This record gives sequence, structure tokens and C-alpha cells, in this order.
Amino acid sequence: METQNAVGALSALAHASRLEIFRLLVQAGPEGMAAGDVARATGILANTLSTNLNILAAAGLVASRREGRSIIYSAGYDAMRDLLAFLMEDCCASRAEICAPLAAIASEAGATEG
Amino acid sequence: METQNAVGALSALAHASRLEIFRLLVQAGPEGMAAGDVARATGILANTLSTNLNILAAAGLVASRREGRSIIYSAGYDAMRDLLAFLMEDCCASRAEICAPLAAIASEAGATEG
DNA sequence: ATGACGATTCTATAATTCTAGAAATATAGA
DNA sequence: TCTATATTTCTAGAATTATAGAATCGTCAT
Repeated sequence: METQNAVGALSALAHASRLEIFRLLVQAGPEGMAAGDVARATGILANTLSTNLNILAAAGLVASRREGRSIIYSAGYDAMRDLLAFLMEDCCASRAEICAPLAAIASEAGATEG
Repeated sequence: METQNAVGALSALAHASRLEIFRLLVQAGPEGMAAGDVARATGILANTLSTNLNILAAAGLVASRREGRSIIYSAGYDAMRDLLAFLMEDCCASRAEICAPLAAIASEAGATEG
């Protein structure tokens, strides 16, 4: 991942509403969630939500598909994994002080299957 | 880590110069680097650099100490580890699709000792 | 076609962030 | 004390981002 992409992804997540949206979509899983449901779950106005979903989409952090009148958003796992890998490897130089304690979370995830 | 702190840390890193500064300080290790050396290494103006170092410091991502005329900055490992842990556990709900592939980086870091 | 619904785009205003010049502060040495 | 060096703080203008009202677009059912 290039620095520019990393900055884009970090900027997209550096916003309370957008972080909340992303977290909600991760919890919703690969099937995702309609924009309206996200709006109801978070209390964000429809137009503001749309703007923020677009910002997340531009960073690859969410994907969308239309289903009838609804537009379904889902979390972009690849982009998030790439961002985390960039932060750990490129940015933190895989320093043990930072990265070693994360092994527990990562391996538990593999074992528990999310 | 609370959401507000995470947003603060993400905002601090969501800037090309600040990301570069942080990376440089990680590479410099716990002993850190004088502000002037960071300025020379990056080509950032002294006053702009000072502003950005303050922003990183407010997020806990760098620490500083005075040594004579110089002020030495070093990377805040704890804050970065907390941010990464927050992103993996709270934000990504430890989903295997995202977190499992990171185990390699994390465990390699532990073995290689940075 | 018409109306309802879900969502986006347009638009304008408010607020924040970025940048850099100028001035100020802190330390060290002559 | 005077000067040079290292860094920060003050300040203001430029640029970007955030928010929300209004209008628009796409889909579905009648």
C-alpha cells in the first residue's frame, strides 16, 4: 500500500461518524446493510450519511450494491487489512514493542473465525 | 481505547508529513531524534514541523524531552499499539478476514525483535 | 402515469485545518 | 552580557472539510 492510499484511508476513518459507520458494517458482515438502516441505527441524516459513505467508498473501506430501492453497503475487508498491514510493517517497521502484542488478537481471530 | 482517542490518533496520522515524521521516529528507536534532525531529514520548515509534532504529541504518538538546546522526539509505542489494537478488536470485531493475515506480521515482529 | 420511498447530488454556510512569515523563548558558549 | 543556535508560539490568509436544506434521481406498486 502506498503512503497516499494510507493517508486517504486514515482520513476516512478519522471521523467519529465514519468510524461508527464502518464498525457497524463490519458487524453486519459480508451481506452488508442498507443505507437507510445505517441511518436509523446511527441517527445520521440521510444526505450526510451518503456523503460519508462516499468518502469511505473512495478509500475502498466500503463497497455498495443496489438491491431494489435500497443501496446495500458492506465493509471493505481488503482495504482495512491493507491499512493495518501498512501501519504495522511500513509505518511501525514491525517493531516488536508495537506489533508483538497484537499477535494475540490476530491469532485469536484466526482460531475463533471472527 | 475510547473512540474519541482513536479518532484523535487517526487524525494525527492522516497527514502525509505527520505519517512520515512518525515513521522516521519509529526508525530512530527509543532514543529518538532532535527536531532539527527531523526537519533536515524531511525538508519540513521548523515552525510547521513543530506544529505537526505537537499534533502527534497531543495524540500520544510522540514524546519529547529537552537535551541542551535540542528537543528530542521519540515515537509513542504505547499509543500506536493501542490504536492498532482498537482498530483490530473494537472496530474490526477481530474478524478473521481482516485480522488473521496480520498474525504473520505480528509474530514475526516478536521473533525478530524489531 | 402517478405517488411513495430510498438514496444521492446540489448548494451554501459554518467550522476546521494547513501553511508559513515574524516574533519570541530557551540554552550554550565566548 | 552578547551572540548564535534550536525550537516554539503567534498570527493571518488560503484551503479543505463538515453539515444540512432543497432538489433530483432511480425503483417499485397501483
